[in-house]
Amino acid sequence: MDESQLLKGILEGCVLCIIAKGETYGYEILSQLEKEGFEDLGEGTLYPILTRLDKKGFVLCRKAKSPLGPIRKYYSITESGKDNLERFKEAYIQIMRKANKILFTDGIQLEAMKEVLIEGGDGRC
Amino acid sequence: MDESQLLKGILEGCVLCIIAKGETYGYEILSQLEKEGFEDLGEGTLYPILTRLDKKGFVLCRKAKSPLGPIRKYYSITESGKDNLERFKEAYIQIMRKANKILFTDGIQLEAMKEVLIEGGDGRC
DNA sequence: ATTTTCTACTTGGTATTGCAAAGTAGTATG
DNA sequence: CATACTACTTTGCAATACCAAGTAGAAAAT
Repeated sequence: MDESQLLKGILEGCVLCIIAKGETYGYEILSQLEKEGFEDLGEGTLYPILTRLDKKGFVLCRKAKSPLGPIRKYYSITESGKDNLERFKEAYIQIMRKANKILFTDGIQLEAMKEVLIEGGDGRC
Repeated sequence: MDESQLLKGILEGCVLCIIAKGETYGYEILSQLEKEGFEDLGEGTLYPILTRLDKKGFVLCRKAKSPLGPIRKYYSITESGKDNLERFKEAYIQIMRKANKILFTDGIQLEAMKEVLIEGGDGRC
């Protein structure tokens, strides 16, 4: 029932995926996640994820001064991180496949699901 | 990284959805989940979910003797449970939409994702 | 000059939930 | 009587999202 539970694990994969697209830092990741629809995301949710990714060796972290504000920590993905991202995506697809089989049995619901993917990159029709 | 995290919340929705299809009991739900691909699911995972669904008023529970083995607890969905199931499905779709936007940006990956849904009910092509 | 505002990261505590492990019990089969 | 299968319970643990509060630098406003 708690929607936040549905995010478990997904968020970490999304953050890793964003870092995979190019070196970036926490605050920028946060604003990007918000732009993509994860609007109620707090800093206390994101920063622990970055720490975890670093501890696991999936990202590299370097500190650099910001043109405005305090020091930034820039993150970039490692080879290990790339491997893990692929494995995450596969696990994500597998679980979705199983869940969809149970949740969306009739054609109408399946159509709605397909739209979710076909819209893809942007929200327009 | 932990795959089990991806299950969080999804499982409860799936269990509620199975009960929505007709009155059933724990052990049968478990075997059905296993048949659908959730193979490593233990009893210690399922039964607490059933207790939670009952506490929240999403299911009704009645005890009845089994033709073989000890007493069964049969579960059926309530109106409140049906409402919640719909809300769950919507939340699930919304989160998937957001995550897919970030994870599957290129066309090849999107194609792979679509197959997951188009296969739908069974695994054959 | 002081306050406010925006950027940027940290820390501590809580609740939810999946999961492993062990236990309790009833019935049937050998 | 022992074993196996069915069926539910309980306890404890680990991972993680999230809230709240704190630390800090730099620029803009008063």
